[in-house]
Amino acid sequence: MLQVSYIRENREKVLERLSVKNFKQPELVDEIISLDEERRQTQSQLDSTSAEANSIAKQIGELMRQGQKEQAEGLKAKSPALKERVKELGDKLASLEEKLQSQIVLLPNLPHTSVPKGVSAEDNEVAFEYGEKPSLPENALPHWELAAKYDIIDFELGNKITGAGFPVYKGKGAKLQRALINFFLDHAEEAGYREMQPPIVVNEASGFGTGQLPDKEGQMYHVGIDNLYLIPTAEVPVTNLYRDVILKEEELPVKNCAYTPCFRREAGSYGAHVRGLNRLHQFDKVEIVQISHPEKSYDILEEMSAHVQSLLKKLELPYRVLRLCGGDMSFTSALTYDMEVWCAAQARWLEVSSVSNFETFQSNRLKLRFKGKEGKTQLAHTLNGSALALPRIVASLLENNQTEKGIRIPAALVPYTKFEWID
RNA sequence: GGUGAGGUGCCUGAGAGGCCGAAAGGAACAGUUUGCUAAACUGUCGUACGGGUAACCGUACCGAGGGUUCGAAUCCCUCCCUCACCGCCA
Repeated sequence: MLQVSYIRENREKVLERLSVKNFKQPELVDEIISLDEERRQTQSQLDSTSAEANSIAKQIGELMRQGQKEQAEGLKAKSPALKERVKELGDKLASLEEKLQSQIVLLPNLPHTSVPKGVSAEDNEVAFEYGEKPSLPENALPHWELAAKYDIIDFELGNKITGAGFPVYKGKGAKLQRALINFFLDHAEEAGYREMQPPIVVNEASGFGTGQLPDKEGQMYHVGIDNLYLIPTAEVPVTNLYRDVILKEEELPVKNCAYTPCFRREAGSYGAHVRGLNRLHQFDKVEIVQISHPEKSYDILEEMSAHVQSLLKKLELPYRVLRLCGGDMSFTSALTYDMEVWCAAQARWLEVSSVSNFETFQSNRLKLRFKGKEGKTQLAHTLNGSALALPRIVASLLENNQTEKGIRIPAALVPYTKFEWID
């Protein structure tokens, strides 16, 4: 959520930035500005009317104490009109605030100046590419067939138990999952992140805090009976840990990480391109989250990006880094890097991480602030990234490392799997 | 699920219609003193919004929302949450 004061004072810039994000309702900006103007006027009127009412009440109290009953009664007569006016203005203010709020949450975050223009994934900028794409034998298989061949992931069983998009990992497949989670967590800890184990169902306020609600209601599984949501990413609980918190400046940056299952409804996406592990309703992910001083957040974004890349290098996976264009970026982000790994048998890039700086967009909703030495309280910046999401990593490991004698586990992972081959 | 108790500032905790944005203590921060540490002393010590270049002023907030009253942290109603005990249970 953008700050009204910022919009008010930077109208031109806001409009210009929104256009980079292909925002379709620029007229909202002016509506918000005029709504805010009316809101401020109304509040001024309300404040002075309340002040008058307060002062009369005080005088009455004073007169009563001195036993001057008649004078007190005289003053009381003034009260009803004021009271009515206070109520009127209060209602008006509340409705203006509500309207303002409902409009301002429709504005996406402003993209950073380095964000390329563009409307879709086609326009993303390849910032960096690393590693050799492996050349596979003629009879190479996509990962869903490899999974069946070695009996390590069972999509059919998942269908029976739950439905499509909920696979069952078996034997070395299950161990591989566990190994990757530990591998990612250990490296996050090494990079200074504190491991957390948050709840994986959250309340409405948390969904709002990180921006999933109200915009992306349909993306989450909703537990209606208790009005709770299954988390689509650990970002939600881990960032909301700091909702309504005022940190001390010297506590920054806050670095947390968490492994959680993630649940996404992914309504409307079916078909061949989402086969196998490519897109699931439940998957595992290790997330890294930072809360930063506004002046440091872009350095931190680079640091997080480097961390994610170091994991991919250790796993010996060819990858590329995309700088997302305005049109492809999420609603909440100011700058996002996507990391994609090469899946050799499918011959396509698959996103395994998304690292974003949200600047104050989330912290404004979360009321996540910090207080400097000078005593000034201001909004912190929040950032997060996947480090990493498992399914597509597994897909890529299976496809890229398939050989005559089985699937080779990269050396860095062997201490975690305790086996070198899936065969 | 049943019964009971309770939600006040960073924490503990007082306040029970006006003198309360809120005592007191602790924590924290700044300073004085001390050879260092500790102690002692002094001061600072909520947030948001509105107005003002600023000092500052106004308004709102004592779980949330309504109500009574000239006036509500305090009285009434509704809801939410927490804790304790019982039941069930990994």
